[in-house]
Amino acid sequence: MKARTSDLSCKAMSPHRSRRRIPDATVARLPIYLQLLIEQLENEVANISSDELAALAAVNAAKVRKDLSYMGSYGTRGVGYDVEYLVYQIRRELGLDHEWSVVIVGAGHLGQALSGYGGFSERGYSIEGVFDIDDKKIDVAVGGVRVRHLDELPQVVAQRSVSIGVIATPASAAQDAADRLVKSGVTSILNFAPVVVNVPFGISVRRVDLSVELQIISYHEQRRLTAAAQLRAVNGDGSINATA
Amino acid sequence: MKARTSDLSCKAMSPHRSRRRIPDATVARLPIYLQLLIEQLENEVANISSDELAALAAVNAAKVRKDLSYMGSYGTRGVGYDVEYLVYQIRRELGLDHEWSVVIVGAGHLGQALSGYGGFSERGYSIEGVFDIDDKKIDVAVGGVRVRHLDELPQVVAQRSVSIGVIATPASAAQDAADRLVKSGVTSILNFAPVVVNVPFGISVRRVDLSVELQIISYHEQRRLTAAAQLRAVNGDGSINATA
DNA sequence: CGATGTGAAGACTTTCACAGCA
DNA sequence: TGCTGTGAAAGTCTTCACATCG
Repeated sequence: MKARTSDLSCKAMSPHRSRRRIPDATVARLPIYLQLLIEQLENEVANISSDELAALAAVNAAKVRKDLSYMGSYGTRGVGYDVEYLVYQIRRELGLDHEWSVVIVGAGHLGQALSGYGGFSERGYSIEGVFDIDDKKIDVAVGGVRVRHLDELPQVVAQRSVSIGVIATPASAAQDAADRLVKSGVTSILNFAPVVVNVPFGISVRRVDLSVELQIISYHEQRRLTAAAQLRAVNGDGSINATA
Repeated sequence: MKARTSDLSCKAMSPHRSRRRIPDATVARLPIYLQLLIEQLENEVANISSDELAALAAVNAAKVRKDLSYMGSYGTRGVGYDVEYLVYQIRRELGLDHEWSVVIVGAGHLGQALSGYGGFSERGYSIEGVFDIDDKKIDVAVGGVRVRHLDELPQVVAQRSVSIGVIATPASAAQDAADRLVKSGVTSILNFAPVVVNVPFGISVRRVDLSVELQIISYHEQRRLTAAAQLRAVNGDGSINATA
């Protein structure tokens, strides 16, 4: 926010990535903008305003502009943003301008869903292996990938320079999966198991718990219901405001 | 924050839920505390301090205390929190003290993974149906639930008073799924499809995009790599600090 | 004129630090 | 004494509003 002196020189043709630290909240939105922009490209839309993009993403237009400005972005006043260039910039910022090798631990339903998930390969993630300890699951082809025994993990990680691992095991196996991933050399982990896994300093873990998401929803749903009930109880007037 | 006068009366036996609005950030953490606390109960741990819970959840202890205090919580100074009571309180706050009926639209890999996901039934979510439009998938039993045709959705939603719907379809089918859910009477939607779905005012949607999570990870991974590269380039000293 | 880029204000969240109670 | 509960400070994120520029 203060280091704004050498902007001009950077804009022209910066071979550097990540010129400044982008806020987490923005990083979490960039993939959404990216996806929407790619859809626009497919519809042959060449230019887009912050208002339009904001409407598509269901956010505030000022937020879009600020988010894009963190990348040292390149809109044209009075016109908007060049969709293709924006796509290029966001991809670069997110590191999607080269392929990422990914391994998945756990060949259950979730592991299968993930390995067959189109969104991954589309965005430059290449699934180099699906692993399990259950012999019944080994060698079965899952989403185009043969399931291997977990013992083969280190070998694959080293050979294909995998840096991202996905944990799709039951909770009970997650810590072991994490340990093995770390020992094999993976440095980032996406954890779908409903536990907190411990990793050494320097390894980053992101957790997505499907049931947590449902619980957040039911909290809001419950509030909605009690608000409605209160409205009925109090009486028909507007003294309590039942909004989303 | 100011309405703290009638606390005592409430604490004893409050039949009221949600005495005050809980910040979103806190709501997102309560399910995690809940899960950890349940694990503690299973290990026969009856009491826990904010420090201990914070360590388990990998967050700051003050945050834990503040989060719990929003529920008008009930710790004992010098001692800590009663685990069982905390579990009771969080469940109640999240609306997990009664069962929620849920329907899943989309019987692909993800729909199957979700319908078989143990975490749901454990936490009081009852999956009342899995729906698809693909005739090949209809009538197949998936995670203990028979897959039905999407046309049967309104009937099931009405009959089982379903208020939460999960979209596990491909992107192209998601808007239709959302429309049908809304028309059937569902008021909250958890959307796993990688699109923004439009819904009428008053319906709440929460989106979880698996590939967005990967993209956030690769952003951080990429920063890590370039930071390391810069370190090497500059030279071996500590002028640039490469942390996680 | 119309849309970007951005200071500044405001809202929300986290963290500190300590009073207060068991 | 030890740990909770919480004002207040610090930090982060969102939104406003408008100067600025194509």
